[in-house]
Amino acid sequence: MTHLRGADLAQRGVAPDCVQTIELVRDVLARVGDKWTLLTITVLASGPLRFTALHEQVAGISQRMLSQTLRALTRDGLVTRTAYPEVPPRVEYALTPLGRSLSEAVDGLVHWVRSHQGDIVRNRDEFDQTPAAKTAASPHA
Amino acid sequence: MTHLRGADLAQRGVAPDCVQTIELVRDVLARVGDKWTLLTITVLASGPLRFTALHEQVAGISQRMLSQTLRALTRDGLVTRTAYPEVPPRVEYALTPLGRSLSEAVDGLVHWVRSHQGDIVRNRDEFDQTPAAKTAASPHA
DNA sequence: CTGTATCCTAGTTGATACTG
DNA sequence: CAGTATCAACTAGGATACAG
Repeated sequence: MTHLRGADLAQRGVAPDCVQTIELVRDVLARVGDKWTLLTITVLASGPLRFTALHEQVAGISQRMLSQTLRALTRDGLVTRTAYPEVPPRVEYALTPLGRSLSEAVDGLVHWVRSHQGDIVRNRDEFDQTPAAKTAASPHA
Repeated sequence: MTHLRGADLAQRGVAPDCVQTIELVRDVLARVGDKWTLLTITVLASGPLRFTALHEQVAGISQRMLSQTLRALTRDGLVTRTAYPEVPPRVEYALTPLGRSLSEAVDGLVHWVRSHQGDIVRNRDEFDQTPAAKTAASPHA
């Protein structure tokens, strides 16, 4: 994430507490909205999985990104990582209660998107097929 | 967004309809989670504003990014752009009903973050202050 | 098996300057 | 005022090779 640090907001005179919250909100939102997190969480929602299984089920992810995504989720306490001291190694990832809770909160947004995806697609098409017309202006008097 | 196009999922044999939905969900999530959209929507939630006003109220955003963010939101039908044919030009941006609706859906997530931010911060601290211990392994038998 | 290290490219952002 | 154009960082992501 390239996201601005609190300093940017702070220097505008915003209260520190509020800054921290805004920052964290965006941080979480950004993580959920990033390229792989949502898919990973969704896949994990059906049950614990080991690294390789995740690598297969999260379509198209690279080892690098999977590892990175899982570490971020683990760090936030959304996912547990359990390594069994065997050889070859076995590591299982699972959603924590907090992770499941987030997953449910995200579901709200997912449902919103589902129920409004028609509108969005329509709006985009309309917008894209208006090359000349540009944005109309209607003087309100 | 660098996000993968449907092809990546499709080539794994996922149903086209589902792919499109997943893609759009992540697309919307990514937009909401990006560096500026959430702030912009939040600011617009209190009422219509013109370009310069937004530029001032969305702390730290550049003209380029503001313009870009607003166009994306307008394209999706989340924001209206009204240009008054005056000189100097005046352009007002406002949330559409769809935009407000999204804003409310996002609020759910925002509240989740607010009520769990303590946990998250705690988890991060704990994770970061465990340099040696690494992830513990508990053989279950 | 489960990662990490390295390299490389493509996309994203910010600063700056300029236009209608 | 409300943007767009251009350029220079910067970053994220994939591929590959390697390690524990």
